Amino acid sequence: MTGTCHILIVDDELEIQRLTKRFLGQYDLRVSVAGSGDEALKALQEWNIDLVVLDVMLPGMDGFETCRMIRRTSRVPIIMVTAVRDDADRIMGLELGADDYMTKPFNPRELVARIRAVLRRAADRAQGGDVPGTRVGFDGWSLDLERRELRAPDGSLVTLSSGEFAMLQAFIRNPKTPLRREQLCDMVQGREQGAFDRSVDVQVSRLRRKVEADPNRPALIKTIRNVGYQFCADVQPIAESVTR
Amino acid sequence: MTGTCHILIVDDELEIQRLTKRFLGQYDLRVSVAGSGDEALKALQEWNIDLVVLDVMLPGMDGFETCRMIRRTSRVPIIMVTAVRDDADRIMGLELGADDYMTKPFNPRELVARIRAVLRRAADRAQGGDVPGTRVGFDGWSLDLERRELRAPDGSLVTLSSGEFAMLQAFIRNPKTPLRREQLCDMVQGREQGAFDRSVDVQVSRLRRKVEADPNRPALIKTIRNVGYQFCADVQPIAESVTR
DNA sequence: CCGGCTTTGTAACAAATTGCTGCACGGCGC
DNA sequence: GCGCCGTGCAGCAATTTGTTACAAAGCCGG
Repeated sequence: MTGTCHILIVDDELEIQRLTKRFLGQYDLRVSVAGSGDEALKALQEWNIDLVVLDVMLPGMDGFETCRMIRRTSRVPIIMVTAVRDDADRIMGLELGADDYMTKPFNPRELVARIRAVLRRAADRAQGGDVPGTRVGFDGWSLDLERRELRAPDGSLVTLSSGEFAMLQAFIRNPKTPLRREQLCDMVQGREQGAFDRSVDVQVSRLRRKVEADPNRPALIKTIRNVGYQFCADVQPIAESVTR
Repeated sequence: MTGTCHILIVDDELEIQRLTKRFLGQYDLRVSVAGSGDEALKALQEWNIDLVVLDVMLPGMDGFETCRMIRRTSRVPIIMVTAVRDDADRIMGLELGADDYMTKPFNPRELVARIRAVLRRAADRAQGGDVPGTRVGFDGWSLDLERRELRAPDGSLVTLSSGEFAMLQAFIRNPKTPLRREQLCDMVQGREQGAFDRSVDVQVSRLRRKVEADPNRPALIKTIRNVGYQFCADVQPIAESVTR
């Protein structure tokens, strides 16, 4: 994984939320919180979460149910937290899909250690999981997500900086969808957008310069006023060429 | 992963050996014991171990060192055990390659749960070959891991220094994955990366000079800003020539 | 032990990337 | 038209990375 990871804490106790947020922040981890299962699911859609710390005891949908729901759409690593020691066996025994668990009360440093461990393991196997096809096409262009290479319709190679590639990747993962600036900032740089932060606009501008036929009249990356940007092309997966 | 798995307990306390053996036996797990790091390495060569439970406190070579030694030759899952709570951070923080850890005293049932969890995860990713063939190819190049010889697409021999070889090996073991500088530093030199340590960058530069067609426009080893580097080629094992 | 060779870490400088700021432009409500 | 707000983007500065030079450390044959 990259530098700072984005952790989602799901717990309805405000005190826990506050403490965890503060503590994890010290360890170069970015933290968002959700107070219920529903909020958690929403946050997962919205943000680019690297790991979920999920309390079992929750109002409404409980932790087990939430875990199951998350697993329907995502493989994000999950650490479950329970106050009841006997839940431990259940968590690991039942095939909930959790990656680890802890019992309350826990040492915050241990939480950090486990988060790191689970993230590392997730990174290890993060080979096939992310995108089924490794290459995609849009409007004549083709992008190889593994080789990080972009080819223009005429077949020429267009070099992208890391930031430009990340931004294009964000768009390609969410085509035909308006993406808010905060979301783009999160997906591209994994950080929160500051108060007068215009860096997303600038990056979009730089990307447009490379992929738009006429950067003054954007056809691929449209601006949505008061919202953000939207990638307008169809994105199709491309079958691997038969190089083997 | 069904059937009985073979667990190796590494601990010098006879009492622990006895208890663990008895308890795990009840759960359809086969148990062997080793009293020291040396014995553990020997047992791993001799038997087909599915998982190692490794105590940190050992006579002679301690658990950390033992873990590193094991990882030189094997990816067998390892759960570390420590009596000192503060070791926890070290175990997971330092990239030792352990898969999980527990603090003494622990509930035997929890040990079973963790063993199962780790085995399940190991099974998940058991697609990449356990035994890496001794020769691999990428993008026309071929690398003989035993002889430590690299051949260019035209068949000519390219000499690599040991550092360059180690770095290439690290990349080949993790293709198409962004590797952080700290990880590379650990894998190549087995040490932590200091504050203003640029040695990884320099080594990458030197390696590029030898394997990239155009070192100014890297196609194999791409830079990922604020993260590290990524090896972008397909890596295939090469069948041994039929001398056997 | 010496002298020449290679390897490797560190420092220094060059190049690339990126965030930020200021200003221009264009749409919108009035 | 006028002011206001949001966006585009050039220019600059800060950060990150690439490369080279050099020195220390290791290696080897004598």
